Amino acid sequence: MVRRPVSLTLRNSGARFQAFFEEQPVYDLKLLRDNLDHIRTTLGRRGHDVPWADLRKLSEERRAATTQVEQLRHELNKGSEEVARLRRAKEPAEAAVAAMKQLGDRIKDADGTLRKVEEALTDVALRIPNLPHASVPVGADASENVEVRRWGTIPSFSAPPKPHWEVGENLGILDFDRAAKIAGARFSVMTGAGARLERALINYMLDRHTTKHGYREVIPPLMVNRPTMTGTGQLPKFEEDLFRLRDEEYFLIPTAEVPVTNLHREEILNEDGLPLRYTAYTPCFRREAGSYGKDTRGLIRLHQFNKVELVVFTTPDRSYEELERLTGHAESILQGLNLPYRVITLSTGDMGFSAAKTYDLEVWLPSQQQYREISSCSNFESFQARRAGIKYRPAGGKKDAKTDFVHTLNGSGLAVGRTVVAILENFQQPDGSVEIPSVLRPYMGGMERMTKELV
RNA sequence: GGAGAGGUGCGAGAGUGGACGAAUCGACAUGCUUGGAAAGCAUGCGUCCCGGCAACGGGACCGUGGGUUCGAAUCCCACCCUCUCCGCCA
Repeated sequence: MVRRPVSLTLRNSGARFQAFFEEQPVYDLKLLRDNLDHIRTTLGRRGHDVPWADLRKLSEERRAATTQVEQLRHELNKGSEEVARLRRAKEPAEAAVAAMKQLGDRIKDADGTLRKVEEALTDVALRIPNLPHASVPVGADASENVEVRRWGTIPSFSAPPKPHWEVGENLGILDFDRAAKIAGARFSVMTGAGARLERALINYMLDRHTTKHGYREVIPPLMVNRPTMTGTGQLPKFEEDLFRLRDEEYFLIPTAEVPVTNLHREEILNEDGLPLRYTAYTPCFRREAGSYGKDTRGLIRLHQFNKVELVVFTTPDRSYEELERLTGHAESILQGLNLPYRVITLSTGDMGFSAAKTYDLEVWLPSQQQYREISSCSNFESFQARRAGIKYRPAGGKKDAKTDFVHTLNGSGLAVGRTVVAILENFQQPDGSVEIPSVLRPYMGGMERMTKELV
């Protein structure tokens, strides 16, 4: 496909917000204030822990304090001009200077108040989840998710299928004991054909997304700063889910969504260049605090896992079309591998903090006799764009050329470790070997099946 | 890590205390001109906040934060980033 170069514009934001950004990102406080009731109603249960009364109070305080500071400054500006005029006219200016000096102190006070209010307001605002799209089923939790479609044939086995960790350990390609020794629980070691399978999957996914689906490949930093984590919504509310370095203010990324979406933080994109589609393979790091006892064995829930991510920046009018498309791109990987799966729409109660609408792809796991998440594809609408200051300038010739926030989307395409799980389980043979999906064989030196490896 | 230079609008680049939100050139947009284009001419062209239906009015922003001053892009301090050289390193 022909890719037009995208010229970028660094955003020169207002000083107050630029200053804030060192600690906290830009947030659209005006939008919030004007739509407080609407937001509260639409959020419903999703907004149960938002301090709405404080929010309203702080919004009004901010308005009042802003007006006051600006009036005082206006006086000061006029007064200073007067001083300059008097000096030029060689007239005495002492009185005016003294008055302005006093004014300056008042401004300092008023500005301090305003700053405190804005800081408090922003902190609350950043903890408000995104509004669900109208098409999202209202529900309390995962039990009210709605299945959209199924694909593939569920395999049948003559004997009960083994869980992937047994299959993998028997083959000698997964080693959880040594992983625990060198790191701890919720880590894995893959060896031999297992490691190669992981690498083959990464390459297969990246190749498909870059050559067939039009994504641009990115290798981003795996450690990022606080504004970046705030831009995509991980901070300030979910700091306990992240690994943080001790000596520097860096966090390990929980998904490539974070660095890739923030590629364009504080930028104004040209509409001509949209949609922008990126794909990135990265390891992902998650503390999994609060998931004790869940999926304690195997590759399902680890502190470190590999994922190929898809990220899209688009205009608001096209974002839902893009969500379908992106979900289809993730599905095409499962289809290529011939893994049975289903697509579900998450209900309002099961959706993540930043999402407006989410489709989960769930792959069939024979040992569990159920579908398990392998990809999550979301439209964030302008939620991340507002936090991260990502806008676009309408294409030339349009009458109303005001900039607007882009919509951001992302999806796993796919979680690599869980894909290994699905392959080991769905394609396990009675003799303990595992058949390799044909599309992966070129990536594995022609290997057709994995058999027991002696180490 | 050490030494030096530097960070201004979409880009280049001027600006060392007051008439600077910022010259000039380029890019871009609209219009005129043209068979069409180029060139030329004219006009326009930053972002954010507050108020306003709007027209518009006001405020802020020259890497970030703080300070000096009646007044800061301009002076002082700290930090961040970029570049050059040295050290170290894959």
